[in-house]
Amino acid sequence: MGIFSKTCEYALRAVFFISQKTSEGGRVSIKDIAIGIDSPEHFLAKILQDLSKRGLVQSAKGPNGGFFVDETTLKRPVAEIVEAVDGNGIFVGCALGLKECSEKDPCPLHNQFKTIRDEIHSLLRTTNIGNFNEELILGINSLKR
Amino acid sequence: MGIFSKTCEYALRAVFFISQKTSEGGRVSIKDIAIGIDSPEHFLAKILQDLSKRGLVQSAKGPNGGFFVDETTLKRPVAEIVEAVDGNGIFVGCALGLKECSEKDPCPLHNQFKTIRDEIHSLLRTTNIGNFNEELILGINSLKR
DNA sequence: TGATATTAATACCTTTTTATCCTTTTTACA
DNA sequence: TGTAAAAAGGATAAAAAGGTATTAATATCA
Repeated sequence: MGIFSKTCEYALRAVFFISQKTSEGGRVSIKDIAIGIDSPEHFLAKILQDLSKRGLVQSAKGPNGGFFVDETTLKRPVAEIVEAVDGNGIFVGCALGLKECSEKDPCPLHNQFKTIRDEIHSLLRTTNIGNFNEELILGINSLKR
Repeated sequence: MGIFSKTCEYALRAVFFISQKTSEGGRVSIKDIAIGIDSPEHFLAKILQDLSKRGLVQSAKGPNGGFFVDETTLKRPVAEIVEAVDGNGIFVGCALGLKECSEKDPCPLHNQFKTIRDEIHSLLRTTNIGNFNEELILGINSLKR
């Protein structure tokens, strides 16, 4: 496994895709998202259902429905998606899984990983969901394959 | 989940523990390791069995048997344990799970995560298994709780 | 030398988590 | 008001984590 769970990978790609397609209005269906990011459709449905409950994407049922992101959502940090799906285990906590690992009582890798965790966290806090729309539209960035 | 899988967390703690206890000679039993790092004993047995096959720890059966590390193993980089257990997904590959993500055809997070991956990799390549023996003996570092 | 106790290795089973698929409900519109 | 489009919800499958029991190896001692 990579840095994030598979679920989280799909979630991030899906949200970037939805953001790109709907930031100027409109909706996009699960089917189109699944095609656009090359993910299993029904699994993606479950993920989006959850993100929708948390307000990290918006949705509308029925014909002409679909997923979209509103103004506010565009500005939310990517870290919130990661946290919603994978929890905050990647930002805080011990690399060796110790409950009480800290400056005072550190595991052998504490200091080194503290730095790295902080970098990941600040990276994901300072980039927001709508950040990549332009690059995606221009084809500079990819979400598929 | 944190950076590593649970299996990998146990593996790292176990190897550090064995290293600390046996770098000057002697053996340590699964039971004592399990107690020393607070892990499920039989699950740990399976992990160590695998590491032993790969030569990342040494083992001896029978009375006075147990696990230990030899001179050569002490100098092997921690990255090898991570790679043996979790694979290299944390060092290479795409944060969003894309197969063909690269400089040429990058995902939105490619550049940012390339840096972070490289840091993790070089950190784990430059620290070796025996690196923490002193700190562990002195009680500066912890492997339990 | 043979019996025994000690220890890791192997095989198999249960539980939990993660990933995937199938069914139901909602809703716009003809 | 019937129908098709779409998301929401529920059931299932696969993988990871953890537990139980058995087997194999070996040092030691009678």
